[in-house]
Amino acid sequence: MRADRTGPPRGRQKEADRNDELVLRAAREVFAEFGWNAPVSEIARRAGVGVASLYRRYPTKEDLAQALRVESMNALTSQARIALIDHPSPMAALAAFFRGALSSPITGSLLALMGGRLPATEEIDAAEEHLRRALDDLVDAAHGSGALRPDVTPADILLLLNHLNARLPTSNERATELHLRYLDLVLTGLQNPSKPDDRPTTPPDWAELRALWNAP
Amino acid sequence: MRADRTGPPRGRQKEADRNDELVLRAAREVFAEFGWNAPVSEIARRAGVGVASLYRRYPTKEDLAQALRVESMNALTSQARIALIDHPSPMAALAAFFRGALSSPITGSLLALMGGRLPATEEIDAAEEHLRRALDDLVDAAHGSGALRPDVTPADILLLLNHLNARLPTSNERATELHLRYLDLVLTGLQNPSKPDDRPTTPPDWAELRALWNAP
Amino acid sequence: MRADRTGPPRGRQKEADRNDELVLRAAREVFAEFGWNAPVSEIARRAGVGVASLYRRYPTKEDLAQALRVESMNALTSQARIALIDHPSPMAALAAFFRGALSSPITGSLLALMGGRLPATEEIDAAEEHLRRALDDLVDAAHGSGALRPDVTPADILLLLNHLNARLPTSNERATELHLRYLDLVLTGLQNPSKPDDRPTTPPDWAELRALWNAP
Amino acid sequence: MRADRTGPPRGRQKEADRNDELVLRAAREVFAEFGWNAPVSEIARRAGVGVASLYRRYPTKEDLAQALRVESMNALTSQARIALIDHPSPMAALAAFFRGALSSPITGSLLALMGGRLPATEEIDAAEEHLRRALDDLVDAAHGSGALRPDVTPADILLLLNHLNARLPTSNERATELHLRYLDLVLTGLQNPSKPDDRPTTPPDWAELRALWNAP
DNA sequence: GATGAATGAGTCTTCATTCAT
DNA sequence: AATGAATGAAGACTCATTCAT
Repeated sequence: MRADRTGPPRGRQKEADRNDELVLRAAREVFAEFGWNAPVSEIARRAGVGVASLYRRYPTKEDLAQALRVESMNALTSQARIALIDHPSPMAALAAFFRGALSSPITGSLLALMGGRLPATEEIDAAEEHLRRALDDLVDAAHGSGALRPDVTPADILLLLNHLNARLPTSNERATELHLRYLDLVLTGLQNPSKPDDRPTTPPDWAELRALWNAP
Repeated sequence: MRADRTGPPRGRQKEADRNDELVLRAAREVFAEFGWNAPVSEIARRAGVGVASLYRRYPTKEDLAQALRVESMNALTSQARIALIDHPSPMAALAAFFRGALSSPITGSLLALMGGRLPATEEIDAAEEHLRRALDDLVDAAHGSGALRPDVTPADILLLLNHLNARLPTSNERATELHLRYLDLVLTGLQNPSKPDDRPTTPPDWAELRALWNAP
Repeated sequence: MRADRTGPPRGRQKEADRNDELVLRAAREVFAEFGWNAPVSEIARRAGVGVASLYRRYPTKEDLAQALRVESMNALTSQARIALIDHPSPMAALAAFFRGALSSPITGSLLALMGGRLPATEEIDAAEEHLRRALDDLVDAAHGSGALRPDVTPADILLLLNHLNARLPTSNERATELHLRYLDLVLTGLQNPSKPDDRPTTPPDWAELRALWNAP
Repeated sequence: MRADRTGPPRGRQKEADRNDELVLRAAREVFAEFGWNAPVSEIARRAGVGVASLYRRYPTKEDLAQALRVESMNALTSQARIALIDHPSPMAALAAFFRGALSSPITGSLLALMGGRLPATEEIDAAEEHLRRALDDLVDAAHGSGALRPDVTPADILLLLNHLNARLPTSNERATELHLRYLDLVLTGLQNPSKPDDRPTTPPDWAELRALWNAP
């Protein structure tokens, strides 16, 4: 039974926190490289811990991946909120949100984990709810300003992010640069003059997105 | 020792071709479902042949994957050539090329195989050379018509295709619809009015693309 | 597609059958030594096959154990039937059944597998049904002859067999001798003069036995 | 350096004794459930202590198991002595000894530990010596009274106990009831009329029993 | 003296590849 | 030429034991 503490964790606890940090960072790296088939032993190796330490914290490989997913979703939520606050123009906020998401190693690895078809846990559901609200606000504001195409939905934003963030075989600075290059193409449009036309299909809504990303 | 033939394949040869066809189709399916870790035995099962027959034709799993890659690249090449012939406007040809590539199951699975980081073989090099030329022609024509942003390179086209084609957790008709939706977004531009600005990074060239997609 | 054959299996098939035999024998040995924690690799080693060959035939360790269980139960069934046929006196048949069961390496290992608490499969259910009927017949006959204590049930027979067969740390010829020694004690009675008295508890029936030996 | 004490343990020492008690009880439970593969961490958890505390007291898992063995043997010894004192008839004493041994959770778990094939330590040897003498006395008395079959040895008693105590997949009150049921069958004899006949094998002696239960 | 996080060896299972028929 | 059984290497996960606090 540990006495409550008011100060920051110290000693053993501090080391455990540090290790957790290292494990998550390593997991991101290795999942980014190997996809879902990332060997757990490799993650442990890069984190500088034994496999068993990793398994004590995350009882299964899936638990580890879900933790990354939650962390990514929470980071996206924060970035969406911050972008809306920092930028007077909602469209600029949207652009900043994309740029931030593609540049951050935390949010950037979201895609790799989708491939695993992990089931939605309670924690995931909660994180998703928050993310959903933040993107709703962001997109609503952009629509309100009249700068965003009327048919774009908040779910579009996540799928576009997914696509822009498509895993390149290598993930280094150049990969991020390229991601940003295509973000720019998307934002600006490939053609010089653009005119709105019929969308080829109905936009996805949150329900479809959930069904798409979560195993039954 | 097989005698040269002038007519179409018949009898055993015809059956062998048919089997090869089945194997490639099955391989595409299974790679799409399982990614690089697709079990070879599952491919053989779906093709309705024994594993050993598959291994006779493709000595390693990598050889099989490379065959798919070559097939995909050749299909892309054809589609680029045909698009250029079919459409008077080069920009329309480019759009048609994208649409075709995203809609075809053969070219659509190109991405999944990139994750394996396969080395460039001679056959790959040859196929790539042809694809490169076709895309050069396509992009040159588009530039010539003044409809394409001046800084877009042929390599951009492939990378954009890669991104647009990013694997969604499920691959069904709806996935293709979504892919086309974002193609449209890319082609039209997310914002209504667009003005050219500085690109955030220099465009990739063929050499970089090769280095990116091929293992050393 | 293999053509139907009327003769005995030959060649590859014969070898596969032989291997299956070897695997089951080895599994019996190793389960007897290590209990449920018998390493699968050790079973494969003793059978002289690779682990994967074993796993091809029995997809999980549990499947292998269940196969042993079924084999044991079927052997017991045969032994009960044969004993009843071979011996004019039902009580002699019962004694012969016990002796045979304790002496045979196949039926002798039934106990070790119970410790694993394996679930009842359809195959197990069927085998159990047959065994149950055979023991019902055996015990009914013994009761009919008046030689068996009236309160003894067929389920008692299996539980007594279980106890008589209790795993000794070593399993060799001497172990079997000892098992038979205590069988004799059980059959004859520990005391010279015996008089029936109240049973300390109600006898088990088949339902209880099933609940006892099968996981829910 | 602990000072000698004459009074009962108090304070810290009392608490340590209490913890030791809890650990042994938990160990019994967990060994009964999991057999030799009982996780040490689970034992510690049920005892409400940290693993390291357990390891301070018992340096290896084997040491812990041996402690249980010694405790069981000592309990058996006491029960044999007490039975002989409490019952005027030696045969009644023997029956009472069996009943007590099968009913007590301490002696009842002896068997589970045999499966581990633990080596004989000095402590084990000493405990065994005492147990042996007690059983010799018990059996000698029974033989003296003429009520026990002449060929029954003290080693038989332990082996019979082992068999009667064979682990059923579940260990609850009903399991004990069944154990006692078969004890009764053994004591009374399965057949109504009994006549002595030739034993099928020579009886075991202490040396054989030791060789059987102890690893080399 | 007590705690629980950390570790590496060991176990079950899968899969690319080979070989005898 | 085609088949499918056999194999060993590799990956997820567990657990006895140690160590720093």
